[in-house]
Amino acid sequence: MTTSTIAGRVFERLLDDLKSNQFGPGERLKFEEMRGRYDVGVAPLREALSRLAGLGLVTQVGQKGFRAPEASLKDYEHIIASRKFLEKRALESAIANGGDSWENELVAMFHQLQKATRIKPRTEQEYSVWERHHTNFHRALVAACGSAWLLNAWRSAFDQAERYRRLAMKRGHWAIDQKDDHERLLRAAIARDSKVALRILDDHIGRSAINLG
Amino acid sequence: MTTSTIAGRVFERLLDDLKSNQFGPGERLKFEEMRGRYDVGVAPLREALSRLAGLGLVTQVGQKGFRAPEASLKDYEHIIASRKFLEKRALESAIANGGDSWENELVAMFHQLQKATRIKPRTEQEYSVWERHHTNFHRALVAACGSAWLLNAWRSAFDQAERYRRLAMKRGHWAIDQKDDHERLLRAAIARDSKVALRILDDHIGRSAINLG
DNA sequence: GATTATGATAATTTCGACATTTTACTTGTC
DNA sequence: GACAAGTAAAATGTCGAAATTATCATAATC
Repeated sequence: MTTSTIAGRVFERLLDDLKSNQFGPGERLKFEEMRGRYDVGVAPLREALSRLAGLGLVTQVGQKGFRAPEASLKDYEHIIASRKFLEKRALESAIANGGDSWENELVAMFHQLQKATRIKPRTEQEYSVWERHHTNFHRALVAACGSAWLLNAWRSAFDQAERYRRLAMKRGHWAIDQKDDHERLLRAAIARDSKVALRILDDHIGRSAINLG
Repeated sequence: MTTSTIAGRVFERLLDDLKSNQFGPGERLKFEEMRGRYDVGVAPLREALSRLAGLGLVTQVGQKGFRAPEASLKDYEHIIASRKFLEKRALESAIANGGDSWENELVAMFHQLQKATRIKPRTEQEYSVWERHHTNFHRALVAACGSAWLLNAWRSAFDQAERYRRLAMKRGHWAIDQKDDHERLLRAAIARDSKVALRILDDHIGRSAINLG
């Protein structure tokens, strides 16, 4: 889904690069470098960075430019807790409200995730592909929650968590689909077993927090 | 607290104008109009709007510019529910973690809010002042929750809710400090009575939802 | 009469250059 | 030697115009 504006495209690329930690925590994002890297002018760059600043994925200080956000264990714990909190609530609603199309999308996304999981990703790019499927599956889970605002907030927490997860991965921690969590989540969701689904999700998200410790 | 960049200043002004519904739901935000209104060039305008888009306070469609977000009763209910959900969680943490400086800030903000509440605001501008104090009090309540991410998410929900609240106000609904909610919240918070505080907050937020019905 | 081309107008988006501020370095002083 | 002041270089932020794209009224076709 390529956007029609340059600013939109560079936004997407920046989002990817931030989530995959192409820029270290706190690193300054200089315009001349970025201009070369993405081959765009300053105007769309600043727009993309401003939008990311609104999302909390870069920080901006007046007259001092943009930076990749700092990273700390405390911050990570808070983000994990928030994601857990939001995703559980959204999942509960989705299980209550979801219809046939929700189920269909869910099994489709699970299928793609499973295909991607079979081959252990080796390069950063391969891992990006896996993360996309992983995100798609979790989004499909909560998509039917009915609240656009909740979905946005969840997505924000999920993106920030992904950044930390991949920081951990760079240090050798692998956390790909432990204990068949995703398959169990799928089954419980389709069976409309809210209690079981929430418990699995809680463990699933909680476990990812340990990997950075 | 005036920001050093033009983009930052126009961001703040736009935020105020959006919250006070200077632009109707779905209204297109044309650049020539905005340029005149705020007396700035397009570059800082676009940056401010992009940042607001990241926050979800304006919508952007490629090549079709920016718009004030649509408004619907359903959306409002979801935002109210989210705000309740987030603010209760944050308040619970704040009551558990807050120290002396939290209490001090809280009583100070309550004092200012009370002063502002004594005079029933008449103009839109006077109401903006009241809203600022109101926001400050609620922020002081949750400030000590310990999680920067949670605070951001809460602030986002609160701002969106304010927009709807003031939309209701324009239609003649007054919802200023009913039943001494704020004083009772203050007392319960200082007394570290989490259970009572959460119940008051739940009612307090819930009541504002009715005003648009 | 309804629907589809067509062109003029208006709007958004982008670029390149300029102004302003920060940063880093050098020099001078205690 | 440490610290402060001043200066050059680099980076951010801003403007005005150009390029691209959408919008809307008008004319043409089925």
